[in-house]
Amino acid sequence: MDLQERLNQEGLRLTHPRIVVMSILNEAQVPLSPQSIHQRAVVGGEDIGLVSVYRTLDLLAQLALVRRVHGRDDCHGYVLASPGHHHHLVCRECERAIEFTGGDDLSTLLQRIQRQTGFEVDDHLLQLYGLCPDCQTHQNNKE
Amino acid sequence: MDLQERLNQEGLRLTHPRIVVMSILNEAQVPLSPQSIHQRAVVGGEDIGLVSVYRTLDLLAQLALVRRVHGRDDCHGYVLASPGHHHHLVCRECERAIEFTGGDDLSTLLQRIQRQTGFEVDDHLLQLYGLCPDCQTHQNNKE
DNA sequence: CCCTTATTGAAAATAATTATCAATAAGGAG
DNA sequence: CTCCTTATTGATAATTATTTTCAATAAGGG
Repeated sequence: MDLQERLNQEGLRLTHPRIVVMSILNEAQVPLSPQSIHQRAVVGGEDIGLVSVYRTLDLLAQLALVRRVHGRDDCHGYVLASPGHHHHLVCRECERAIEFTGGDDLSTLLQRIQRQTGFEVDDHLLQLYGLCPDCQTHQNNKE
Repeated sequence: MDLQERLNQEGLRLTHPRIVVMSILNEAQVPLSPQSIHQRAVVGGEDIGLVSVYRTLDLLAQLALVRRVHGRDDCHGYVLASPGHHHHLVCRECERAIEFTGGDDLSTLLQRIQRQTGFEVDDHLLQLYGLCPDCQTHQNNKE
């Protein structure tokens, strides 16, 4: 966890709430809302303020240590982001989110769209939804 | 506009607020929030309730006549959706949103991810951000 | 160990969304 | 065209989410 360095670089401090938020996200397999992060902190005996959770998430998002993930219906949650550009694949049963990289197919697609539309594309958001291997087998058991 | 038929099919009624919301979305080039839709309605002399806007959007989204679009920072707005599966390309200057289709590149990508992760992927969200042709030239003029 | 100042947390202010329910109006039946 | 049924509306209130404010705290360099 290079959080320490990343913060110091910017003249920022490694504070208790920031550590707590990071470690909660680190353990979570699932995108979490500010509220649920706060709740987990409290349950875990870490009495940090909800407001700090909001602030910390904003900060971490700016530092690209954390990323917003959109649900299909409900709105965004936050997950830890490993360095580089990633996308997320979210299980519609257990909510588990895993990262993947776009690869060549996506580059080709982007180039095609740029050519076709004349837009200068500089960012993108790609999220997949489906069933993870575990939930697939559980599903079969039910039937 | 096959709205009439679509509604009747489901035993739903073609009401004033629904017409207003549809026509506002129809004219907009930009994803609109419930609030801004309501505001445009009021400005246009159509005095519909904000609550009905929310309800109408939910309904239209279910009927797939309307789609949620996510901004990079702020959260979602709604745009009219033509039938079929589409994605949106949003200009970061003027907010204009245009549709495009994923095509083969995306299918290839999806298949690769399914193979690599074992997930059964059944839906996806893809949005591109950039500068539309108009805003590119305006940008150049400034410099 | 002290000092500076970034950061916190509590509370209040704002904004966004959802629930409630009597009043209204869509549209089929006659 | 008018009546009747019932889906739908809109005003208000309730709930939930987010942002602002500001005095008190604590990180971390000197």
